[in-house]
Amino acid sequence: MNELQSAKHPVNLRLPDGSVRTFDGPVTGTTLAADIGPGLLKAALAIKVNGELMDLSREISEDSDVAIITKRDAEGLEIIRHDAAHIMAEAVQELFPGTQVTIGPVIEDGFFYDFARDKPFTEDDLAVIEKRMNEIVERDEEIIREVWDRDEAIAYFKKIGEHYKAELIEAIPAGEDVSIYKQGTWLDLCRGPHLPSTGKLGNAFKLMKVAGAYWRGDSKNAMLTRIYGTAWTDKKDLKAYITRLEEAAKRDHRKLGQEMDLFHLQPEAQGSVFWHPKGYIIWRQLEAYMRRRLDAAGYVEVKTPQLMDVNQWERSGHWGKYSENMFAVPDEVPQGEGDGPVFKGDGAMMAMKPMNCPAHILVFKQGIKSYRDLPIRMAEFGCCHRNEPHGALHGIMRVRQFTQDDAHIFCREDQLIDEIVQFCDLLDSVYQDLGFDKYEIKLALRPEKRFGTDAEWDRAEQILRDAVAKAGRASEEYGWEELEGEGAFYAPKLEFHLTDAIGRTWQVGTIQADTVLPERLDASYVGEDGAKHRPVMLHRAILGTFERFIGILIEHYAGKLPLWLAPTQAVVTPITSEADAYATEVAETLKAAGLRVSTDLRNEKINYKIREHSHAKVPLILVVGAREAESRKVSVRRLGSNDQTVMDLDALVTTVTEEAKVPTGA
RNA sequence: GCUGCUGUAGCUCAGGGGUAGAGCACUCCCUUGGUAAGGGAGAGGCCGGGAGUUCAAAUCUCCCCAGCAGCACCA
Repeated sequence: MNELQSAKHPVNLRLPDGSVRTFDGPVTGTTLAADIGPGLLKAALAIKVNGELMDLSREISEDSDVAIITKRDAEGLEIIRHDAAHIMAEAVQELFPGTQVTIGPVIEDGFFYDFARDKPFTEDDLAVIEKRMNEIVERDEEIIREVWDRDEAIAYFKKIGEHYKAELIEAIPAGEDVSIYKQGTWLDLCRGPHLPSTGKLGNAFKLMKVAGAYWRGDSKNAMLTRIYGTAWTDKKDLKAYITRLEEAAKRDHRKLGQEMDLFHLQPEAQGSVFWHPKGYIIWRQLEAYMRRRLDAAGYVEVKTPQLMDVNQWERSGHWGKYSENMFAVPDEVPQGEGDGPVFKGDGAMMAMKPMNCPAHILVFKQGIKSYRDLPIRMAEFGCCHRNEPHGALHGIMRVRQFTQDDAHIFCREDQLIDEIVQFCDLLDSVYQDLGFDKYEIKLALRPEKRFGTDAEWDRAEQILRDAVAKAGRASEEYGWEELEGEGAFYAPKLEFHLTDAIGRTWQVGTIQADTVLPERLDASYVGEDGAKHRPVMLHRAILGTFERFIGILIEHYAGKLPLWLAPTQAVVTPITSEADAYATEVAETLKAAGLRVSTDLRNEKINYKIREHSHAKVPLILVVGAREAESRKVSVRRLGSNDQTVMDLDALVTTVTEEAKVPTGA
């Protein structure tokens, strides 16, 4: 096939255990695997040569470090998923002629393939495609790699009507060869590597859902039809994955929010939350907690207007860069009976704030600030409105009205690093208090649409880098990484991503170093030299928004909130109505100690009541009967536990009050 | 905003051109029961909204609206 084959010198291959096998000449991975043993030959999926993954059929003609990849290796699983995507594409093209293939990558837990077809696929098609995939696995088609000339490949794919593929190959530099993989009569452009044959895929795969997706991820392009699948090395893993999805669904804040009577949403206020009394207790607890932490960290709190004249937003730059996401109303007074409300007029326009920053600068600008006043850490639990695309709305996690734990730190440039480090420490401590012990930090760099000069961005980005390093968090442990083009239009930002109880990540906290807005809105302070200087402004949030953060808390704890956040901390319920009076007394005693307690005196069996309050995720169920009433004790049953302990009422008050204490970051 | 799916009782869902169904929840009655569903009776619906086809529409068609899953968006 090529000159490698004719090379006739011995080839030494070193295996991961350090042993070396010598061959007379070039050798394929298959031969090597067979040489080691028939078991490995059967299990072999691919080979790693000097760190590079290759097909088993590729010849190795030089001395190399090699490792046979099986399904036990992470790379093996990736190859399996990649082949699952190819086999799905083959099945689709057999079943639905005229469908064009585009791209089909491996993703977390599975794969997808995007197809171009006049009529999008529906969920009903999945079973049929899956069946055909199984047949292709049965056929055990050999997967063969070929190297084609780029231009020939383009011509070929154009000829068979695969215009998207042709476009993909056109992106490959002229003169380069491309690799093509054939299985049966089907073929695809692909970098590889792939399994030796389709039979190696096994049957631990499942097609999950169909969805639309834009060609090349751009909403200006055609919408393709995407099929998502999952694939594993064996049925057991597949089942575990399905179980994991089911467990995640059980934590869904929308479901728990309804079951626990925390909030609701309805079309008349699309994207805005109706907080019910129980849900709002969580909010109030969280807000009170944050307020204490901010007070202790030297912040001052303000409250600024919901509506401001559009000209103010023009000055800040929001109107130019962000107006499509802003709600605006004409500032016009109705002229007489039946004339209001006015929707259209030539008068001034007012806009709902989508952010708090401009108003905070206006507060800062009142009076003359001295360098001695800095830093000023100005906090607001600011309620903002953003007109989000309808398709983006999601429960209480992505809404159109939300309240941020927002603050802006006005400081001198020489104070920046210290302020950022202090912020990192505060944020770390808040996350700990709220039950999250792992989070990642990313640096979002300048976006295309932005204000300010490159020099300003260089400086701002470097300050964030330096600060995170100084805070000791620019490490792998914190998933440190820099993201191109992800920054805000006025500043680069550090993003803090929480990891929840089941390993999902949520971007919540942020801090942004901004020199642009103070400039645009002309904020200044008097320096030591008596001259005017620009302050730098740090935009920062720890929770992000209350709506989203409470959603995350619900999912993280699966509704079983820690005692200090739980809407109802305890329910007291008697075994029979004989103990009603004592149950009421217990409840009153706990309430007097500052706890959120209710009684359940209904004429129901104790089993029934336990079940109901367990479902409602009440942390403590306090059962009292004649025995407890007699001895002034309480039978305590904790959520999630099947047994109970009997305690003296006095001891219970002490224990529970202690346990319900709001954390202080200590 | 785009693609697909869904919308029936407070909740979870069945039904499918000819008088609207179940379980749970709710109300009342019986039951006083020691740690995750005791029994009975009752009440509850413009079948998301609008238009069309039809003797007849919850059911078929079209248009809206909302929800869900992705995509795009998340300054």
